[in-house]
Amino acid sequence: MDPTPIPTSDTPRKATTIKDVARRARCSIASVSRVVNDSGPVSGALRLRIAAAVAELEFRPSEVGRSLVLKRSRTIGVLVPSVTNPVFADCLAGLQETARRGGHAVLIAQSNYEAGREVEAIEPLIAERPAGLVLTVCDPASSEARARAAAAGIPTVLLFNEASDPGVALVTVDNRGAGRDLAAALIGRGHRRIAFVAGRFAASDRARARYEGVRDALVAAGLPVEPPVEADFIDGPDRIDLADILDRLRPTAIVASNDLLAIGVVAALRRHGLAVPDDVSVAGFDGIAIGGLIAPSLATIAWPARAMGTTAAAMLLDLVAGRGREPGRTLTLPHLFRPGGTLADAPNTSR
Amino acid sequence: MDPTPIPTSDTPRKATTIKDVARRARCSIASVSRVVNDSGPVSGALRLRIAAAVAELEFRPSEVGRSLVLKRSRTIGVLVPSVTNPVFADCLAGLQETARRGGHAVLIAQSNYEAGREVEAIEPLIAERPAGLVLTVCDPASSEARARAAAAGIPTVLLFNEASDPGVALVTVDNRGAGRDLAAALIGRGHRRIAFVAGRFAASDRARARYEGVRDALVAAGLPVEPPVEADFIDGPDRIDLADILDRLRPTAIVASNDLLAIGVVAALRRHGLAVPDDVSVAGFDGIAIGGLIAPSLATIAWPARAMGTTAAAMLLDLVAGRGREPGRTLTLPHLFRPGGTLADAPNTSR
DNA sequence: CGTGCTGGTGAAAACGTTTACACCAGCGCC
DNA sequence: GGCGCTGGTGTAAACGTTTTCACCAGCACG
Repeated sequence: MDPTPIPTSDTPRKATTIKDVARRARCSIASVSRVVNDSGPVSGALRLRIAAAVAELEFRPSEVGRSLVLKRSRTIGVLVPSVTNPVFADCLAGLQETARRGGHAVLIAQSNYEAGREVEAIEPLIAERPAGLVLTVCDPASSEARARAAAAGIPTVLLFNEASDPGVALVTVDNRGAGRDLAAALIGRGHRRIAFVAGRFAASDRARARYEGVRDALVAAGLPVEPPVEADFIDGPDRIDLADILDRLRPTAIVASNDLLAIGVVAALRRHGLAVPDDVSVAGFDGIAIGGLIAPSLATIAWPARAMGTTAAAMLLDLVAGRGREPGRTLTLPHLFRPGGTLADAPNTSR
Repeated sequence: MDPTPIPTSDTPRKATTIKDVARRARCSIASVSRVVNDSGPVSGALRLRIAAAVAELEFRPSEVGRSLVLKRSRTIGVLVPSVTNPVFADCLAGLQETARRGGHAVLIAQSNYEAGREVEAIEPLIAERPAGLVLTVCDPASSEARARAAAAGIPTVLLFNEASDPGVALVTVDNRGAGRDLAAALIGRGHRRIAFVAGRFAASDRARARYEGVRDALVAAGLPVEPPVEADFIDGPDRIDLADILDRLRPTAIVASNDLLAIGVVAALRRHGLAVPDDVSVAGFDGIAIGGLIAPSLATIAWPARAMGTTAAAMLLDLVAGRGREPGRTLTLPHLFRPGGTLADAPNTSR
C-alpha cells in the first residue's frame, strides 16, 4: 500500500537492461533471456539467482530491443474514423482490453471520415512496425491505407467495413440487411415517405450499404425512393439542416445513418417545430448506450460494438500467431432492431 | 487515383532498410540517414541520388531502430479511466491529433476507474519506452502508476487530476470551483435539498473535488449537506438506484459527478415516475456534446475537453523536447456553466 | 570404455537506426 | 607553400534484445 516515493525532479535515469541483470546474477544475458521468456533450459539455482536480480533491479525488458530483433513489435495499430463516435469508442475499448490481455499495446489513429487522411494517419502506425492492424476505412476496395499495410506485409483485419474482395480478414455486420430491417419496421408502422440522412456519405461504405438496405425495402414496398441527404454531423451536430428534405418530401420518418446523427436529427426536427415521434419518427444504427437513456429513447439497429472490438483483436492475434485459420475470414456479427420512443405509427394512418 | 494493387496473399515480405537505400544510391548508410533526417551536410548530387532511391524503394525508416538508438520512441502513452466516456474520448481525439502533428504516435490504456488496474494498464506502455505519458489517475498523490513512470524517468503530464504536489506538469480544471458554481446556480433557482451522485467516488479525485465544491456552496448558504451517493454507472447506467436518496432527502435537485452519469440519473428519475425538471432538476459536469442535443438539454459545467487533450499533448511535447519551461507547470483551463432544460426553479418556490 | 545424448551455459551475431570520429579534398590566408 | 578550416563522405560503435551455435559435463547404453 505504501506508494513508492515519487521523485519530483525528472531525473532521466537510465532503465536497467538485461546486461545489468546478467552482471548481478553472474551469468550471461542469454540465460537471463531464457528465464524472462521461459525459453530454453536453466538450472534451478541460476534461475533463482536471475529471478532475484530481476526483482531487485526491477528489470522490465525493453519492447524496443525485442521488437528490433523479432522484426515486429507487440503492438497493434487501430485506425477508426473518430474515437469520439461512441460506437468506435466502444470498439476501441474492447479491442484495447483484449489486446492487453494478449500482451499487446494499442496504437490509435483517426481518419476523421476522410479517405485522404487515412494514409497520413496510418503511416506513423506502420513506422512502428506493429504486429498487426485493425482498420475501418472509407472504402476498402480503393483504400490506399490498406494497400500500404499490405505492402508492408502487416496482417490486417478490417472492422465494420463491407466485404470487398476475398482473402480479407473482416469483422463486420450486415449493414444492408440492417437497413432493410429498419425500413421494414418503419413501413410496418405505416410510414410511406421515408428519408435517409447520412453523414459523410462518400466516406462510409457502411452508410452506403445501410442506405441500399433501406432502398431495398422501399422498392419492395413500392414506395418512393429519395436520394440520401448529406448532413455534416462531424463539426457541429447542432447545425444539421433538414429544411430542404422536409419541404420536398415531407417525410413521416427519417432514417439516420448512425445514432449520433439520429440524435442530431431529432434535435434539428425540434428546431423546426416538429415533434418526435408524433410528427416525424426517427431511427438510427449502432445502438449506442446513450440512445436508451434519453427521452424519447432512440429506435435503432443495435450491434455488439464492444464485442466487435474484442473479436477483431482476437482474430488479429490469431493471425499474428500464425493460428490464422482460413486467411480470408469474414465474421458477421448479428444485429437487432431495438424499438424506441422515437418511432411511432405514421400520423394519419390507421394501421 | 489508381490504387496500389492489394496482394491478397499475406506475403511477409521484408521492409526495405536503410542499407537497401545506401546500396541503391551507392553510398554509406550515414549519408542516407543524413538526408532522411536532414542532419549534416550532403552534396547536391548525392542528395538527389538518395532521394530517388528512397522514393523508388519506398523507404520508411523503422521507428524501432530509431527508438533503440535514441533510447526513446516517438510515441506517447495515454492512460484514461475509459475511452467510452465522451469527455475522455474528446480529450483523446485532440491529444492524438496534436501528437500526430508533432510526429508522435499514441498508445492507449484504460484503468476502468480502478486504481488497482492502473499499474497493469501502464506497464505495457512503459515497456514501449515512450517519449512521454499523459495520465488521468484515480489519486495522483498515491498513484503507483505515476511512481512507475517517474522511476522509469519518463516525462509525464497529468490530465484532469487535482493538483497534488508541486513539480508536476498538469492540465486540469477547477473542479472544486466548478462544483461551487453549479451549486450556486441551483441555489439561485430556489433549490434547498440538493443531492450529489457520484460514480466511483473513491476512484476519482475529480468527483471528490466537485463534491467539495458543491458542499462549499451548500454550507455557505446554510443548507443541509448530504454525503455523496455512489451509483455505478460503468457497467449498466440503466441500473442506477436512487430509491434510497429520494426517500431520505426528497431532493429537488441532483448534481451528478459527470454528464454521462447525469443522463443516467435523469433516466432513473423517470423510472421513479418523477419529471425532470418539474419534480427534480439535474445537472452534471463535462459539457459533453450530446447533452446539448437531448431533450431536455442537460445543464452542466462545460470545459474544453478536446482542447485539454491538445494542450496536454503540446505540453508533453515541449517537455520532451527540453523546451519544458518551468518543469512543474499547472495549466487550469476555464469552465463555464451551461444552462439547460434539466434545470428549473425548485417546485413550490416563488423566486 | 567409447559413443551419443541431454541439460546447462556462454559467446557472438543479428536486427535498423544514429552519430562520433576519421579521413580527404579543396580553399583561403599568412 | 604550409596551415588550418570546412564540406563531404565513410567506418564503426552503440542501443537492448533473441537466438544460433558451440562447448562441456554428466550419464545411459552398448
